[in-house]
Amino acid sequence: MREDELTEQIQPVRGMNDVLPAEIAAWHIIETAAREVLTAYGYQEMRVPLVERTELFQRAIGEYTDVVEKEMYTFVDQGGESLTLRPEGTAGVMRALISNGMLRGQRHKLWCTGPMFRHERPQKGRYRQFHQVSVEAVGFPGPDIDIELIALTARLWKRLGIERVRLEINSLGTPESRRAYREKLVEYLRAHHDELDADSRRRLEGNPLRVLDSKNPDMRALIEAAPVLTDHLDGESREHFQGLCAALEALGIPFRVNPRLVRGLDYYSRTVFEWITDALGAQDAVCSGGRYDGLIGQLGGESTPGIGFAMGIERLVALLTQAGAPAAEPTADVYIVVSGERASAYGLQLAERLRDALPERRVELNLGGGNFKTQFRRADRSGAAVAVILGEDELARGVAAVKPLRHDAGQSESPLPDLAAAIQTALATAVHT
RNA sequence: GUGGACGUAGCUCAGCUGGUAGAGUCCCGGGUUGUGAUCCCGGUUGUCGUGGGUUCGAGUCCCAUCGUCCACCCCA
Repeated sequence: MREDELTEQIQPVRGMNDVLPAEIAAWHIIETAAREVLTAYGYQEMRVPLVERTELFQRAIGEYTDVVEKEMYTFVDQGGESLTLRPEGTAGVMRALISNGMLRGQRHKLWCTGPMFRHERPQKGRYRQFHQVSVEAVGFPGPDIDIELIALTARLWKRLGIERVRLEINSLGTPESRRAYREKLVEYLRAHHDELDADSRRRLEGNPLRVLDSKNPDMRALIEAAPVLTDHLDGESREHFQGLCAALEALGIPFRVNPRLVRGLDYYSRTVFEWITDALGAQDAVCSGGRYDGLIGQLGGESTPGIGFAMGIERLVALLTQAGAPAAEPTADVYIVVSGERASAYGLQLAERLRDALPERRVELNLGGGNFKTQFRRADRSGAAVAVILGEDELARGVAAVKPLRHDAGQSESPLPDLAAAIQTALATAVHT
């Protein structure tokens, strides 16, 4: 290392962000709303490790997906094992259900939140460390559970006041019917190989279904004439999907069937859905998921149907902030201004006594000295509605002054034993004005 | 991994065809020797991202490098 590198300012890791106090209000709103809505639907929170064996993700997500091929934070630990920082939540939760013997014909409605890691180039709404709320339901063959999950998300948006999202759904069918469709599609695309752009030719080899996703306008006619997945569903999947569509209509949840909606992870089957927005630039998926009936069996557990989705907290925060930034929460209800050595020392006791008497109020004591002007400025910045003033003069007389900061009512004095009650009164009137 | 734009005070930014670094905000002090937010006055803050080159002289031009943002790819 060069010497001047030592003095260079330390930098965060690319794509890993700090959430500052000024931004935390939006996170709290989202986390609280999600927890309450999920609880209201009977979902239980669980927590799983951030790190799992690399093999788990390879098997769950699929060897030939972008996530596994080039986006995982993988390292070898001191025991020589290959471990990976989780790039998504479902695999770890499914592993936990298997490890803890929770399957045996049982049903679970679960959710989990925390950071995920993917080594991609950061851009708007996409970070290397990002946060998801991930929701899973296992043991339910559906489609009623599919509908419940979508209704739950719709309720959450309503609760958060998020309006710029719309729902797209599709069915991928069973792995068998998808394989059959895939062959037809490849056949069609090969027949038109000359008309494909470079991107699509590459996708044709890796994941042909993604050719349908091309944004190139020159490809549109070709894509529209291609065989449609929905027309090739097996009977049961078709019925499942029709049940889903009918129920969404009955619930009044608007949706669009997007036959080209193909999820990036291999484990999906039948229902897939995505809430997308036009408000966040290129990263438009706010919440997405689908059914993964084969996954648990594939991981070595007792074959159990499953469905789940993940929502990106950073993207929801961005939507919420765009709709009108939630203000930073004030830090205090009461700010105690002290002057003089004796009053400053006594202030510590007074603050503790007030915290005993008013446990639901935030009581902030001026620390680090400062003249009255400075202290009142701090009181104002703290957001406190009331200042308590304790100077040598008040202390000598056994009183403290109570001054409302948010309206023009004059300040009054209160004997120290009655101070808590006087503060409550002042705070109560502050609310009314 | 590929492409484009941008890095000047803690923060937001100005700085013309190269000629000695600016504003607002924040913070501190004063006006108000014990009363905030408003107003007035004063003050501090810079390796101009980093390294090299051209030049009498570079924040400005050139090259490299690091970083950020946006987009592609992919996805939450």
